[in-house]
Amino acid sequence: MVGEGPSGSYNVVGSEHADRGVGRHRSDRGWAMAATLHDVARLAGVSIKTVSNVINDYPHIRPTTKERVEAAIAELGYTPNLTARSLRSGRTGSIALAVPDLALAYFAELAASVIAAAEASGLVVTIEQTGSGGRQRELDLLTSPRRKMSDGLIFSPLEMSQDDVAHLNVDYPLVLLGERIFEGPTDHLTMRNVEAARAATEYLIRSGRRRIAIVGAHEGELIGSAALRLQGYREALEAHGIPFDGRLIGPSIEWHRANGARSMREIIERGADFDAVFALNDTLAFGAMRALQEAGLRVPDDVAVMGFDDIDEAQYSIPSLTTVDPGRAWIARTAVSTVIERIEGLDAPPRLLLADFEIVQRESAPAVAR
Amino acid sequence: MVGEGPSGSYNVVGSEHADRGVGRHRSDRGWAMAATLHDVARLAGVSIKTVSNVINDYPHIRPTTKERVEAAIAELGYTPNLTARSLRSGRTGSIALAVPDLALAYFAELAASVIAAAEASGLVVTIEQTGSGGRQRELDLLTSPRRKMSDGLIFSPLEMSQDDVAHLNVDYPLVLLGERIFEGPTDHLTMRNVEAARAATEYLIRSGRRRIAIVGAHEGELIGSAALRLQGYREALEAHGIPFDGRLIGPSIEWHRANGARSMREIIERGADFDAVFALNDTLAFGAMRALQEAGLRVPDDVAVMGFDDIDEAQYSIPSLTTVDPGRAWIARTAVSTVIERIEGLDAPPRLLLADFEIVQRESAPAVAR
DNA sequence: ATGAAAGCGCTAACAG
DNA sequence: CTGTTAGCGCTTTCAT
Repeated sequence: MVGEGPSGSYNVVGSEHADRGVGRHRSDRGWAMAATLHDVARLAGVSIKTVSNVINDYPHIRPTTKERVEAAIAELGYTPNLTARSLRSGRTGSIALAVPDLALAYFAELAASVIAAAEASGLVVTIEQTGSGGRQRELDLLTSPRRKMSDGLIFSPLEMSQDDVAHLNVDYPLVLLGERIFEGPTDHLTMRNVEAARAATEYLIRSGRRRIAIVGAHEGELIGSAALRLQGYREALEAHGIPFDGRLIGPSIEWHRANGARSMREIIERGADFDAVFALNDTLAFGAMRALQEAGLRVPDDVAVMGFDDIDEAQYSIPSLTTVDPGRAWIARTAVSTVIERIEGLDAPPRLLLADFEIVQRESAPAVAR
Repeated sequence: MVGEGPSGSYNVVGSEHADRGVGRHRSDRGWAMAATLHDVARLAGVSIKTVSNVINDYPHIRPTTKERVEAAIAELGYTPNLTARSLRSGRTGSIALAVPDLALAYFAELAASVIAAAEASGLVVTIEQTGSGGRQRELDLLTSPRRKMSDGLIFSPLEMSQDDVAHLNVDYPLVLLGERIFEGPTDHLTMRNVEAARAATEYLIRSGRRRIAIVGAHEGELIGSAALRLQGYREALEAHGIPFDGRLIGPSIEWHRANGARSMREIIERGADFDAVFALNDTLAFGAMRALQEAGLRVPDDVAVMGFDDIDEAQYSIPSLTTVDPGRAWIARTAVSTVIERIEGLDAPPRLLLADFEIVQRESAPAVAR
């Protein structure tokens, strides 16, 4: 482990490059310390400022000097210390994304898009999962010292409520996603939940279904995706003169596949009569389809199924899933550009930005009546 | 938009808290600058070191002093500047995870587990997607200045090959995942691809299938998951005296659902005779099941289907998917603890760590013969 | 038990 | 065109 290198100096941990003496120094622990601006300047025989100029493409540098510096950089394998640059500049070059759980397809796909969009702007993304930590976990996240390690936060809460609006008064750029809180002090991106759910329900009605079950309802809740989508559902029923029937409502706090299956089974076992299911998200819909199959009900012949989210999987399930595309890709792109605007100092009142939605017609719910 | 809050004060992005004079200073841009150790020290009437001592739970502090400092901290809403701490300590408190694409369920679930494990150790995770950037993109990632922004990297390459082993000689803690490169200079976590694929194939054979198609093969490739799993498949055939038949092999470089469906259709259209499919990952398997259904073939009655990965979805697909659990959860936990060991200076030869696998029996391939 | 001061690597203001 | 220097906010000897 400790041995003689080519030039007689120490070599520790795994094989390392030769230590050129004039070049890099080393730490007391294993890793060779990275070269600094200083090292480069010394090797190139110029001042540290000149090196900095070369690195930052400062225009007026004598070509020969520039070459010498670049040679030194290459020789030492110098890369700038971004931590130091951050401390100096006040920018970290990273943004944080806080979501409930990356194992949920919706958030994984959102994260993938956010990371891609951020990278196009030269930013990296650190991801935090609030998981099952509940409201307190979400509040803590907003004030964690970690916030200082990124320039801004894109936050999709699942537990906070309108009462927590004051907690959004933070001193860093914050973009809020979702439908837990409105009229807050920050930019807010959300989808048209009520309108989209209403359109989805009307789509089912127009295709000839009248007894439409719901999977994934949050009973007694007034805010959040579940409540808003349920409201859209009720509006559609009302507009078409179809009475609301509580026996068709399958509650489920969590929105995993298992919950969709369980919620669907409850409705079936209850003996309710229905010819369609509106699952409040795609994952629930897959679970519901599973339960329908187990009960010997065919999709879409006996029961049409409508989802919400248009996750990747919806096009490949069997049958493929008719669902609502709530504009996730647009939300990801816009969240990044919005938080960047704030990072760059945009001083404007908080904005509410609404994504467009679209019904994506597939096999689980054909547009035409049976 | 800009309006009166409940207490009659403005709610504007960029609005600032009262400036207490003795307290925090402010920047020239909108945001109020955070309080520093210095501010706290001044307000508490102590030195900066004392404040630092309080924050870091240094044992010997007079209780009254401690109280005064804590009061000042609370008053100013002070939180330590982690960037400065990083520069000083050489640790960022974050690790990076590089995967091909978070929208792929396997990597999303891996990332979720890695983030959870890292958090348990007080670390945050920044995620980079190498996407379709190819080999060069992966090489660049290893030397990017961004590496300095995290203490270590967990890297799952998809394009690099054994020839690139020298590129893994980096001067920061690196843990390699996957099966593209072996015998490298870093710790390496991987799954037992050959053994697991062999076991999966034998499972199908024991259940009475003899004509087993493959979906997702990488033709002519010698390394990587595809090649290793195909090798396991061939070993199993050989062990049971079943001849290898190239007409049963469906190639597909990418492993999305669409590729699985396309690859499966090709095998079907080729007129090949088969009674089982071993898809080289679960996502391919779902696509393949879709194509089978379109072709009027029933799973598992006509064709048994075996996947690989045991992603969450495998338990809820219709039919649910018999697959190989390659130990992803263990890999995530172990990757984090391994990179932490290296960050903390562990000086040991590179280790190769192998996860255990398990065949998870579900509906798409029952254990008993028809 | 607390204070003074150096310095992590970088950028930028100011000189020359 | 290039060099000098003062911090960014923190931790950490070394004094006291």
